[in-house]
Amino acid sequence: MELRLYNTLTRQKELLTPIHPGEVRMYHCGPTVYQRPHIGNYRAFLFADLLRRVLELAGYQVLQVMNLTDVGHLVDDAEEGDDKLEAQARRDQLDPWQIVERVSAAFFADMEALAVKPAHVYPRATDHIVEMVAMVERLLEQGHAYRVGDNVYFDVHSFPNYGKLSGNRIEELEAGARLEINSEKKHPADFALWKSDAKHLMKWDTVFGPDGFPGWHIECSAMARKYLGDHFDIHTGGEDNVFPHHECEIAQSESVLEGPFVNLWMHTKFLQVDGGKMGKSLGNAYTLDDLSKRGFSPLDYRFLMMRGSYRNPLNFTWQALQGATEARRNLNDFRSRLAAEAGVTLVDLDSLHVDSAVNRTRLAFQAALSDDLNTSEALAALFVLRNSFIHGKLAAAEYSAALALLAEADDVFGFLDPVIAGGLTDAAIEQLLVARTEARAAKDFARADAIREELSAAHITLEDTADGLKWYRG
RNA sequence: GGCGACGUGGCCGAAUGGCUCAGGCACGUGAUUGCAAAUCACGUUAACCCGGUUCGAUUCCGGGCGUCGCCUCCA
Repeated sequence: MELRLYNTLTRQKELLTPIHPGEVRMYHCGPTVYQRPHIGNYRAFLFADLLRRVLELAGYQVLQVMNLTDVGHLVDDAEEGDDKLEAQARRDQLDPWQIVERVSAAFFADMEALAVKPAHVYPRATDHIVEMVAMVERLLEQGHAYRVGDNVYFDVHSFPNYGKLSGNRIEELEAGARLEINSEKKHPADFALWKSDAKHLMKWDTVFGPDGFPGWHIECSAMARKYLGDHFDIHTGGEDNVFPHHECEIAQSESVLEGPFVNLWMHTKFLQVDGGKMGKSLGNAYTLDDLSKRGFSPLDYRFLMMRGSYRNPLNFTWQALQGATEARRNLNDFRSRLAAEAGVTLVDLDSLHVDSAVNRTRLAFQAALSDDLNTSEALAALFVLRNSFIHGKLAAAEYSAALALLAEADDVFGFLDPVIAGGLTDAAIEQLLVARTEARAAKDFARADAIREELSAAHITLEDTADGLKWYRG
């Protein structure tokens, strides 16, 4: 299974050829842990999870790193020295470190609820000050950076390729509407590697002075290098990261390394809400709790995210989420109905007859994912299989294989409900069904419904079909 | 001012220079029913606007309008 992935750097789909055969190493820009991430943030993290799962499906061994930014990024102008973490700390009258712990815990709980496979490392910026300082020192030695007092800046003119990721040109950045006035920088486009401010709460005593903290971009360069090596395969983030964050990472890292840094850059488009932007001030920066208040599970949201392309904006509406919920339920039911009839045969999907319906679905599924993670089309393939089952066009002999394929698909999508083990025995169920039939015959519908509720609570679904009563687990 | 993206039926959305625009949801009619739920059958609805290229454009090019991202931390 070969993968073709869209590279922001080259603006085209490229065949993935890992640096180390059989192994893919990747880095994802994670959350800034000053506030619980909203569903828009999770779009990017769900993408990272999807990518990892597809890579694993394709047989690669994956090393996945997602950072937690737990040190302040400046909110206003550099002079204010105010960062999001510290501002939040002031609002909550908490220590910034406490905020970090609280939000990180919420983040990991959300990720688990979303069925995200944990990355192999979640490094925190504040645990890697030493690595960052070393990198900044090296840039100074190389002449890529310069000091002004206790601050250190990267000299963008020292890196000829500055702008290659975003398409920005240094001259245009300078001519931009948002001029930096009164800066100590040599050039407005130069960016901070290390800053100092005695008023900062999170600060470190280093060779650059007693009150320093890292610049906005150096943390990812330093941590990626530590855990993934100098040159690795994939780096992802939201579209907002392209510039300046990833552009600056490239400048720093390729300067220090004097060689390549990342082969493939991938970026997710933003989630929109009701056709417009999402924002706290707009009141539509929903969290998973907001969804659950309306009766939706995190997996419903996960499913919704898989229905569109990560490279296109996705419009979140409650109606769309409702639609995703119903669709997900139908796929769950499909699995249950197959399970009720398939028996327990184990199927090796690799040995299916090439022309079998399940094998054709599998090929379509994999081909879609291989083409820059076309989840929409991959999902459609599963529904086509479901349709042929419903229309009686899927041979009973293929039920076990179909079930196995659904399991494989769910290894990638991860949105099906966990399979319930145990519960009522068949005999107990049959007994309840007899009681329900009697109640119905006696027009005691309240009792009949009560029995159905009881079965439903035990994850048994009933169908009064023309052929009689059917039931299945799920 | 500069860089980039998007605009498909009631909703969410793929693919695509012509062959039915996938799939899902919703909706309508019917079957089965307890004028319930679930299930099943059948069915309806499109491409922001204006030019251009082309035998032919939703798909390519240009312009307009709208939306989104970046140039300030941000998925």
